[in-house]
Amino acid sequence: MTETTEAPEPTVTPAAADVPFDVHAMQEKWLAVWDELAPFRSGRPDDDRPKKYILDMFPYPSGDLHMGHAEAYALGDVPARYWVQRGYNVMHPMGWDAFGLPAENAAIKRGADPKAWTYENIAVQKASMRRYACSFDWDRVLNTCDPEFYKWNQWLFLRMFERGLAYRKASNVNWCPQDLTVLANEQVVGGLCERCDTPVTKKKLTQWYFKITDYADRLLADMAGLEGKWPERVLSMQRNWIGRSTGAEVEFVIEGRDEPVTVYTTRPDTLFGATFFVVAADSDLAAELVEGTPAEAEFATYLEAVKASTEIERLATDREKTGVFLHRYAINPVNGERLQVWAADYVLADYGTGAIMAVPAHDQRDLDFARTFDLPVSVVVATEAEDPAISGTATPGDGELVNSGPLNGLRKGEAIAAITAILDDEGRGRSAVNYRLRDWLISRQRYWGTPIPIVHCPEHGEVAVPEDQLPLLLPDAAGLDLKPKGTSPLGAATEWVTTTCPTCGGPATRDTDTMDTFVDSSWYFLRFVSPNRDDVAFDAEEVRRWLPVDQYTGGVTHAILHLLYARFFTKVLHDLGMIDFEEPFTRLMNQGMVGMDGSAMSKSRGNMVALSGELEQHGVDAIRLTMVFAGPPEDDIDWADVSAHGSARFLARARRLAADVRAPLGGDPSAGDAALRKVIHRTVHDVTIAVESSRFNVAVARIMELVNAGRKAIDSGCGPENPAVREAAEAMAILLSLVAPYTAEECWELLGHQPTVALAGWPVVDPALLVEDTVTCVVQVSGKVRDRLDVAPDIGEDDLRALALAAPGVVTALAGAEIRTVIVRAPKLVNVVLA
RNA sequence: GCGCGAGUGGCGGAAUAGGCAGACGCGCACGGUUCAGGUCCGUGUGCCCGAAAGGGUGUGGGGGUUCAACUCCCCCCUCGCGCACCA
Repeated sequence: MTETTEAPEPTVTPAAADVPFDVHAMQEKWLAVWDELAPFRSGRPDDDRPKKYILDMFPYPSGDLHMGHAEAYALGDVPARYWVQRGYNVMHPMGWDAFGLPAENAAIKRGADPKAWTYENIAVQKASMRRYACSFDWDRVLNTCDPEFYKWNQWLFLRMFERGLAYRKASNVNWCPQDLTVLANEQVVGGLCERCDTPVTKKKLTQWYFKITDYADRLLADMAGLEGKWPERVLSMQRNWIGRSTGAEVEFVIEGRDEPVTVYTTRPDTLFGATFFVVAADSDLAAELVEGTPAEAEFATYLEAVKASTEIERLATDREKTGVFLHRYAINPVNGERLQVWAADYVLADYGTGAIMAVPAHDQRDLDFARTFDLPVSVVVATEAEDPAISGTATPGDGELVNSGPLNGLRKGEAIAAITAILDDEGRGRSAVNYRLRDWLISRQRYWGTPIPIVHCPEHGEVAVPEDQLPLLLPDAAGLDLKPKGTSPLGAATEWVTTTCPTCGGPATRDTDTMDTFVDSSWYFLRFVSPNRDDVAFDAEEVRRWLPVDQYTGGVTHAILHLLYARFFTKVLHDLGMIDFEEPFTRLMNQGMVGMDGSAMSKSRGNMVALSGELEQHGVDAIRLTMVFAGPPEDDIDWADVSAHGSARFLARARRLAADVRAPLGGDPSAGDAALRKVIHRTVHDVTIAVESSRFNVAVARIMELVNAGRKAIDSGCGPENPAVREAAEAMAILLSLVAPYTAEECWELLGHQPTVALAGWPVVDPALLVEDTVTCVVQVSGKVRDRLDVAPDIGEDDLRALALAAPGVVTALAGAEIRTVIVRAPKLVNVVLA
């Protein structure tokens, strides 16, 4: 960092305040200075200041920055700049989440090269961020589409492949029949394809997965440590998504089948009430069981219909139950009853074991099914409610077990323990845990992503690409048809696909899928510590220095997927011995969204507010200030409700305050006006607390009060020559630098200082100035304020009681009434309670 | 249906620990200043009664705890978000 050697002239330059103000000229002036000083380069290895890793979620380069970015980066900048002022070694890096669909769509629509399109947008966004005065360390930048980055996606994939954490399997995946492509869960919105609104169906495909389910328990358990540091709703959403449930596995013998079939249930206590048995229609088991039965034809028709049914239809809650009797029977292990085996689509193939015991009396879905197909209902838990067979309402609650052999008389909890023990003894069941979380499907049949570093050999199957051949580069897009056809465009790059087996040297083909872009963002925060290393994914020593991230800021849209995946990767890397922590983000803040006139901004609604226009009209600082002051950072902002003009007006006031100071630079502030000094130190104290507790809007309000106090002091108080006025303006400039860096810098210069105010250092609070000489004591009579007293802060209870009872307002209000008791909370409150 | 979060002036929002509700700002009203620079300054602004003094009332609704509740407890209503046939 450049230390300025030129001695500053200790003169104020009021002349600057006399030329017409041009916000854009001012911005240009300081941009050049900051480029030279590079104030936000994070400390080098020998820097022993305490560290802070402040991270903003990186953007997708789909065009220039918009209002949402402006909010996110204004908010992210506040803690980053604050900790710099506090003397911390702050790392605040930026990069681009640069792989993904929009680049391909641009290519398909306009014939652009995805790579060129992406890098052009990155350049545009980078220039805008610079102008927006983001305090990023421009020496730490990464693009996920750089081979230098995605090489390590491939390397990490291979580590996971070795451990069995990356694997291929065939399963039913979301399929868009219009776009002919697989969709990730997050691309299915309300059962429709996110891009073309076509109803999504299922298709059986062989795809790559990461075994995140192995980490389900740890992902759940470690959330305890995030309590209070992450937003509650994010934790709740993740818990929901992981969806842990406890129960038991029970083995059912199927007549005519050698192996028993295991079911999972959370209610083993109701086992005696099982009256039929259901397998998922689209499961292998259903196909196997129906074979050779009279139901074959009916089942085939049904399965056809199930597969064609859309996600939308499946999601309908009031849907009629459907299914086919398979003409097979299961034996209830506890009472030997023969249960009809049905195939139905209300049982999911990929949850539990894909088969259930149906207890219609105590499960609504089973009851609906039983009533549709006229199957028996047997009550085994006694409740007050009407018989479910008659009422049509199942009774899932607690009660006393009946008709349940050894369980009779027990309550639900006792019965679950008892039956689980019995089954365990007999080897026909055991307690079990299940998760709603599924393994992470990472295959994409897309061009613009990280190629999966696997070779398919007819002899040796899936073979890892040797490490020394990484990165496995994407082939050139030229000549490839990127339009979705259901298979990856890479398949058409014949030369690229054709290769030899690393094991035997025989002819083989490359895997043509690319990775989900969430793989990139699952570990990018580690790459920032050493973005230019080409021999390791990240420098272990540097990771020890910087990680975990102290403050992570981003949209709540990533509450589940990105954050869960990043947590998963962190645990995998921990288990690989590459890092020594298990949670990547110590604190998380979800900023709100910026809308207009009551709804989200969107092109189709025609209510887009162009960031560039706002910046042109009001200047960068006014927009940043508006974003920060609008409300709590987590809340949405309606641009129609806030006033960038008002922000600009405040900034002009702030600047004018600095310009009006007439006390010389370097004077002794302790000689200044005492009342104003108290306001200054109280303000710095309050702003400190507000910033550290992320109440940035309140911090701004306090700064405004300081400006008001300074103004009053100049116009009608101690006057502009008073040293306290200078102290106020200097403190204001530093506090303001977190939110309005240009104006702060301008004020700092007007006050005779050298740039940059960003490194001026946080003002030191004098605790003596926080102590008030007098405190306003509120005197209530029966809870109503009747008078106020100015009292010493250390006044005694008895003295205060006497003063209060003598106060005119109190005497009037009492009017001779009888006093029951007097509550005294010295020095702030007295409450005289009447009888 | 289940889970999470939130309801405060015309508007955005304040209120460390249960102790003056409405900080700060927007808007609005009235008055002033100005060689208009992104004008600036002053006063007022929850609602109702009143010329004023003053009084009443007031943080979604209802109950409770307390000398005292925006704040804590119970019930209800409304809105937002998430999950949703997960056995």
